[in-house]
Amino acid sequence: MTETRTAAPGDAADDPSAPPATPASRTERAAAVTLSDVARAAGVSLATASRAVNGSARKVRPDLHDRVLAAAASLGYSANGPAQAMARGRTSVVGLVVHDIADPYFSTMAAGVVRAAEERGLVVTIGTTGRDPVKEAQHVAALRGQRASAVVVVGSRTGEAPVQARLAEEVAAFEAAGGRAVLVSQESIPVDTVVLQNERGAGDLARALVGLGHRRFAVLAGPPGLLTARDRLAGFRAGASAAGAQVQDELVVHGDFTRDGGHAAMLSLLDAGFARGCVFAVNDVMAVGAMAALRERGVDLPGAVAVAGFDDISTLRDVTPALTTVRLPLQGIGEQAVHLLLQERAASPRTVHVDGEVVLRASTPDLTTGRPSS
Amino acid sequence: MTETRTAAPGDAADDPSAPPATPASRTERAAAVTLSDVARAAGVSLATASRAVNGSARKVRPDLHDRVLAAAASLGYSANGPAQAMARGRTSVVGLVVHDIADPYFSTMAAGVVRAAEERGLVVTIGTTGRDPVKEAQHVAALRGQRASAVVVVGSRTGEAPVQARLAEEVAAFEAAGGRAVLVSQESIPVDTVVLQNERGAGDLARALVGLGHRRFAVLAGPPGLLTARDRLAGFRAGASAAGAQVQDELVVHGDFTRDGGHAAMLSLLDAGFARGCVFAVNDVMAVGAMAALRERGVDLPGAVAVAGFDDISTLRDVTPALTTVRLPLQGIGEQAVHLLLQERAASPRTVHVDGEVVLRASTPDLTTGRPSS
DNA sequence: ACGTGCTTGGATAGCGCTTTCCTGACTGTA
DNA sequence: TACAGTCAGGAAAGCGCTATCCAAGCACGT
Repeated sequence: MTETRTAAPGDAADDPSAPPATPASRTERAAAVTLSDVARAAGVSLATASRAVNGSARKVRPDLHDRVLAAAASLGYSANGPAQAMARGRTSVVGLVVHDIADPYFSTMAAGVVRAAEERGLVVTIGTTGRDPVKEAQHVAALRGQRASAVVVVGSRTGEAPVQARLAEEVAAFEAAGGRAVLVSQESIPVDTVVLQNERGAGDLARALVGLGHRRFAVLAGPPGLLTARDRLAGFRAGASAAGAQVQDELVVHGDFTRDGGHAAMLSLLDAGFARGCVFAVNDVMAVGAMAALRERGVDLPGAVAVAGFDDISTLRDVTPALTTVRLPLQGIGEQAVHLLLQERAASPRTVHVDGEVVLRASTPDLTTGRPSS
Repeated sequence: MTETRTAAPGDAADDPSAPPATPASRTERAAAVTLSDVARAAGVSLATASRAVNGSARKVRPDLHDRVLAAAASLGYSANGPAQAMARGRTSVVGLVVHDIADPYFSTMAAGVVRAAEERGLVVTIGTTGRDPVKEAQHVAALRGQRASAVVVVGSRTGEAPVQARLAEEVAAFEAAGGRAVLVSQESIPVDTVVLQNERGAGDLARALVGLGHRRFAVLAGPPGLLTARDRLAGFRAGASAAGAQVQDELVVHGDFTRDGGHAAMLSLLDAGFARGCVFAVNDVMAVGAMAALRERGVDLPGAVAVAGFDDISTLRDVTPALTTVRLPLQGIGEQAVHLLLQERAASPRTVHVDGEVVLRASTPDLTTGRPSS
């Protein structure tokens, strides 16, 4: 990256009819227009101006109402958010806490949250944990300080009791302060939750794969501590054995929940002598990493080794062979979370269950017919 | 999605007459502890408490300092953000405005912004426009109301003058109110900017492709209004002709800046009789859509038709054949934007130029040797 | 003619914090 | 001992807004 300065073009993109907020020069700071200014200009009291500019239960006579709005417009008034928040005792901020916003799993959910929130005039802030579960609690605490009206935590579910307890505490404090909290995929804390049916989805997938004639399964299982990964592994195991197949322990290898994690895990599986069968990676990005590893090693894909993932990340739908996976309505999950947020808190925590849907594609051929599935 | 309620122990959820029978915990709102509470508990004045809890130029005697901190901790004090913002006249919020947070181009940049911001204790809010350039200005206006300390707009660059002017106005108003603004890829507004060298990158790509022996080029050019797309097209054209090749007008087809847009554009190109040559899609997601279309039509890829993209989206690095593209350091761009934000406003706007780097992969074979490149 | 209700504008008390400004206690020096 | 010169704590003035309370105006009904 090279740094340069461009001279400010004598650019006067000014529209005289628009808010005359243009400053005298680049260095001066304009004193912001306050509601008092508007009230004075409109010749009404501060109270009336407030009632006119922002809604209120109280009515304002139409002519005054118009006068205030006109004054506000001509002065370029824009309400001071923090002041309103303070007077009202709450903001219109919803905090979103995720591991990594660059990860499509989270960014797709975030898109759902943002969409639903913007529709309702809410602002969403985003906090990332970099997969450090301790930071989740910290973010919730910070959001409490910000007097956010709501928070959605897309969960780590580490299973580490103290960490979990800390989060539970912060969430409780957040709600005690009058905020609403929703967790995604985090069943162990008594608060409104969107539960992803990871176990069931993985089970369905296993059964479907057995149905296609696959019998020998390996699993790229993600980090041992991550409950999401654990559930998917457990579900897959259960589904497989219910259908009469088994997942041998030595064919379960752990690795990061990332593309590179899947790549490395697949490599170690190959090094251990795995050469034929079906590999279930507990999420799509790992599956893609695994496919890359297979390709590098010249393994026939999907002939010798079939691959399946989980999530159905949309940017990954065009890999070849097309990836069999379990579709999760990620954007819808984000929207669901906001809907939950919007509802009054119930006496006991609500839970919304979200099912995954098995999508069979070419990466897992139908061995009963010999042709690729779907 | 199925909605269910988890039964609370001794559930009375469906008894309409039941008063809020839940014990203290879930229904009551705890009065937040304020700094006054802390001051009283520590036996100091409000002023001293403030100075101790949050930094200040003024010093506080060590023993008092500790006493205040201890009191704050034991009461579970957490500063009221809006109140601080109001007293200080400024929040620590940086607003990020993008088209679509689910798009990896934007989410990767967002990750950079968030990372850099969190490092410095800043909160980032995200606003999306859904590719409607008018909403950019609206978001900036809203952020001014929120008294955000900074805003970064990852630009549409529609080239529509009135829309542009409106954004310029809002940005000026934002800065006049004391905020800092940075635009990404938006050269026409006099404000600090991170400029992506789209034209140059596309030119370099074209030259490299000609170097590989490609001569017949088609371009999937994105929406006609989008300057980013236009620049890439123009750069590619210029680069090609500088290297002695041409891009014929009838082989330039426009389409959405998305996977499906690329897919549709490629299809129409094929329908128009294009069957051999090299296709440049102005971004990676379009390129992937194009590859899907080629595959569907049974075109030999990359034998008959080679494909190149732009951006080097990381989740797309594992498509087959591997996609030739121009790498943009997206996360770094986000970080750059924050660095720019952190600096004092200069007398004239700063510009940081970011270069793309051509990455040749298997989707554009080396025709001079017959082997795939890279 | 006189309440009685209703409506609607205005004055004003905070919301929780930062930040002057003031004051008393201390230092060091003559 | 006296006196400027520091230093740190405390009182209090807002920051811009909302919301509560009051009062004035009006339309009725008796």
